[in-house]
Amino acid sequence: MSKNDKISMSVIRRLPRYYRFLLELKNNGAMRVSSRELAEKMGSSASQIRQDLNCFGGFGQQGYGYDVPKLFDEISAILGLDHRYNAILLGVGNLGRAVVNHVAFESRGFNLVALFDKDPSVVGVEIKGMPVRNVAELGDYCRSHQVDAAFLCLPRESVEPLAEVLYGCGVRYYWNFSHFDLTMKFDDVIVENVHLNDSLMTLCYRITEEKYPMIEDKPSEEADGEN
Amino acid sequence: MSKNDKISMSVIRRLPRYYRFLLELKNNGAMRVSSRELAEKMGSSASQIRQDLNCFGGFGQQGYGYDVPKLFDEISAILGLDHRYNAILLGVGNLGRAVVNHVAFESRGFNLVALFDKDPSVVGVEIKGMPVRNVAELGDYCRSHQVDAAFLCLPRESVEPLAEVLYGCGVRYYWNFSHFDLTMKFDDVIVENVHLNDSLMTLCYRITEEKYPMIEDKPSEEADGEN
DNA sequence: TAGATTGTTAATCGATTAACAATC
DNA sequence: TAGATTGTTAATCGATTAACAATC
Repeated sequence: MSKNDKISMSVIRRLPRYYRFLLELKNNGAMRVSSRELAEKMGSSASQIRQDLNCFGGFGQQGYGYDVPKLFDEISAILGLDHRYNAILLGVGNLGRAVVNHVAFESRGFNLVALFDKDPSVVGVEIKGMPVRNVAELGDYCRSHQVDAAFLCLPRESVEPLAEVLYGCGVRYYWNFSHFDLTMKFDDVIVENVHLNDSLMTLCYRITEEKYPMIEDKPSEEADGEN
Repeated sequence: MSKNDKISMSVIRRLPRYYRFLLELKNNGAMRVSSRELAEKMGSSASQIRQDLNCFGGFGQQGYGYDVPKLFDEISAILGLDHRYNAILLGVGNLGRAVVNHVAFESRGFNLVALFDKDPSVVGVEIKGMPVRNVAELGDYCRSHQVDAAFLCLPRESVEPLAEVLYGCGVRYYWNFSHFDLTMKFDDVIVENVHLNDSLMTLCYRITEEKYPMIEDKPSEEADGEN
């Protein structure tokens, strides 16, 4: 793969994992790592690691491997974690609060600059030093501040009208926890979805598949093998 | 693909999406849908939908398409949503609370039967009608109740010792929100991971890639002086 | 230097798309 | 019946793995 080709989603989704394992190695004081060692740790293959990294550049050294702190910095830069995109969060219910308190925005490229909710009983409350604003002020806020991204922690039915406001104000990047499909409605947005229910259903499928396998036991064909 | 082959993860991860769109169609009173129509709605391809469904059986009818309520029921059955696997949740911090309150377990194949935390100030508190139990009782609880799955809403460093207790009690299915890699430690478990930080980093990468593209504009092949 | 390990090309494997005969 | 749409096979596309020359 040439360095100019578009990076595939498969590779992109592996980058945060490289980031995590390299951070751990770095914190443990490791100075070098080979693709073989890293693959072993991560449960992937050396070949894949070298292919992935070489999408972005030749970060290693023949006969030596990769310099851990250097590679960590490279991955951080590739991910763009040195940026501080301004983000607002909509919906400070249980999920929104968990996101505010649980996610490490600052080290993941984002500044969380404002919170919004429609529930009057929560408007004005401070969370992590930020007042919850009335969602009625959303448009005003976005027009008077630089807002790059929106984190949507809303019930599905609330998303569409608010997304229209956001889109109208030029917000193009979304972290979406609802099942409303923003890409179907707006064709020039970047949306990262987190679908907890889908994830849980996948677990249910995999459990069921293991506990109650649907083998239709095709008995022939198999018998005439040898060893 | 024969009905006996192992279903690929790509297909499995699309099943919850089929479930959602079919539920919506059903709720809107639609009786039939063709693969072409469904593909349009979902932003996928008719061919893929037919391929996916035919991993599990021939649910359609030539010249007609698919019966919506019937196909919905089939997908539900394939996902195993009619099961009621007993699940316990560990860690009722912000994230744990969000999961308890936000996720529709009952319609996704699970019964949430107990909550655990180590923080004495939260032990005893009721959440959704369930008392938070002391994590010290975890082993006792698991040995005296049928526990199929554990939802791990814990900080990374708390996972390993508790996972050992759970595994020792025969718990093999995990919904894991931490970055501790359970599959590296236990080789016969089924783990579904939700990595919020990874998801956010992926968004950061995609924003950065769009705003600051790294086109190296290779103007002439090897006009390259060495360095 | 000799051994190690990368960067990169080639081979394989798997997933998606296209095509079309079967059939409702 | 004729038109529509599936189920399924074949063709294409993309991703992973293997191999090895380059080189530290």
